[in-house]
Amino acid sequence: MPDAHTRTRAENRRAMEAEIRRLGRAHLSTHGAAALSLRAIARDLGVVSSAVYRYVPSRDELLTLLLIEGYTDLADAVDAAVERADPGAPRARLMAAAMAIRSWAVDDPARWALLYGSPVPGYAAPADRTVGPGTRVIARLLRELSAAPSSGSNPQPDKGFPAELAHDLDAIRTEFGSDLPDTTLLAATTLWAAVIGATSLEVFGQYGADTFAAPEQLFTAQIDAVLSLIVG
Amino acid sequence: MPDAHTRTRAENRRAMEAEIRRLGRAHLSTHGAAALSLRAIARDLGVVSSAVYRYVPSRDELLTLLLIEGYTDLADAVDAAVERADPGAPRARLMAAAMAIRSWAVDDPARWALLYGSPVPGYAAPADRTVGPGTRVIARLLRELSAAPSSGSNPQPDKGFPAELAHDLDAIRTEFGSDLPDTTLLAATTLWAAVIGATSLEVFGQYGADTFAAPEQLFTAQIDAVLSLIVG
DNA sequence: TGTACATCAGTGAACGCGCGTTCACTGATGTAC
DNA sequence: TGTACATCAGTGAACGCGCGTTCACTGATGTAC
Repeated sequence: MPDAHTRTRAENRRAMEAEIRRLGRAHLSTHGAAALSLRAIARDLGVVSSAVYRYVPSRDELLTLLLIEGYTDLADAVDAAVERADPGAPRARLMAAAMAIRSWAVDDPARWALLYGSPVPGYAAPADRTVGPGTRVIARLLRELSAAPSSGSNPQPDKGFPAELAHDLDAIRTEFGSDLPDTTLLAATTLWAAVIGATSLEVFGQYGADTFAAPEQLFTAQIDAVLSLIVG
Repeated sequence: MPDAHTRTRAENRRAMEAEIRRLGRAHLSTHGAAALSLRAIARDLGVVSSAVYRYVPSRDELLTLLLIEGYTDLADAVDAAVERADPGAPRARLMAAAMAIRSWAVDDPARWALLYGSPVPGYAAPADRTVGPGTRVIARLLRELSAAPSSGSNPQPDKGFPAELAHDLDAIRTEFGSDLPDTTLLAATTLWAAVIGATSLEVFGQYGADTFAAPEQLFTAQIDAVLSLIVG
């Protein structure tokens, strides 16, 4: 990396912005989102606190940047994992997606907390910029499910969901351009809930220090059980 | 409530301790755990900040108190709901437990966040005092499952879990004094993950403002799907 | 290629705010005789 | 029933720390002619 004297202004700006994001991620890990502080980042940057405002308009804006970056990185990881899996094996593809989610979270618990943990008090994510990146993973799951030829080797009898729920499921089909039947769509949201729950329980330390020696095996077995509801 | 002049010292102390906890819960709701502040509580109490130290030794200790109280309240709510359900209908009892968890979380999102959300940065719960209350709910689920005569109308073929996972499941059986077979025990942890995940997704606002008009119906249908893995 | 001007990065001081915790203290409540 | 002493609740000041954000400023980098 050339030092400041040999870099052009534009290069320097890009480098600074990247460094601020990197430090932001690091502070997330060590102190949590609520304690993310522009002053601390300035300190690590070796720069006076007001200088950071040349690059980032406010603390909340930095949080938004990190949030979007997190959703994007996670979705990229999931996409890559799914694309490595056998195109003809929908169940394996879904499992690959679930495992990619867990791995990403285990590798960076603080960012997982930012995405799927408790909301940051006093901060509201701007929906117009976060919803897109934030729904990429679930959209991918739904697409993989649509590609699955048979919907469930253990097909539930269609229970006739209550009207409001059926209506909500319609709304989802519209939002994601999906045509999955109610039962499968419901099972997809169940898979989603199980993945989020299993991951958060592990990553947020709810499994006591040494309850599970093999959390990845536990996760895989759990998701496998849920998948048996959906896909052959 | 008699005012300070007619209360004895012991009565006053009990009233103050209760009020501090009540205000602590209120601050959790409005500002989140990371921002829980003894000074703010003192202000609401109408008392100088140092006075709070007559009742609570430190901020972290108050957090611990609230954590234990939260686990206890949640477990009490679950116990009450289960006991209202038909003793002969294990599936209905498990569903009652799940719905009690969700209701409790929806009624008090901040306490749910304290229990099952992102860890509070810089705070580590003292295991010796929190593990007991913190495992009451899952212990209850396991007991209800043990009472179930049949283990699964959709019994999974016993997959022969990998050795480490089987070992972990053994450890759980020991910890909770349970004798459920591997497959059922695994399904119980899956149920647990799904309940935590579905509840957190709803309570932490991951379902966009108006994605689901009937979140309770969604939850019920999801849990019902998972229960079909376990109990007839 | 050189000069004049505009843009930009970073400084340092300041505003006003919040926090946890300690300490010596006053005055009221409770207890032992 | 009354007095002497111990306990306790609450005060107010202080220590040392952190934060976000604004502002006028200097000096270096880039651009137009």
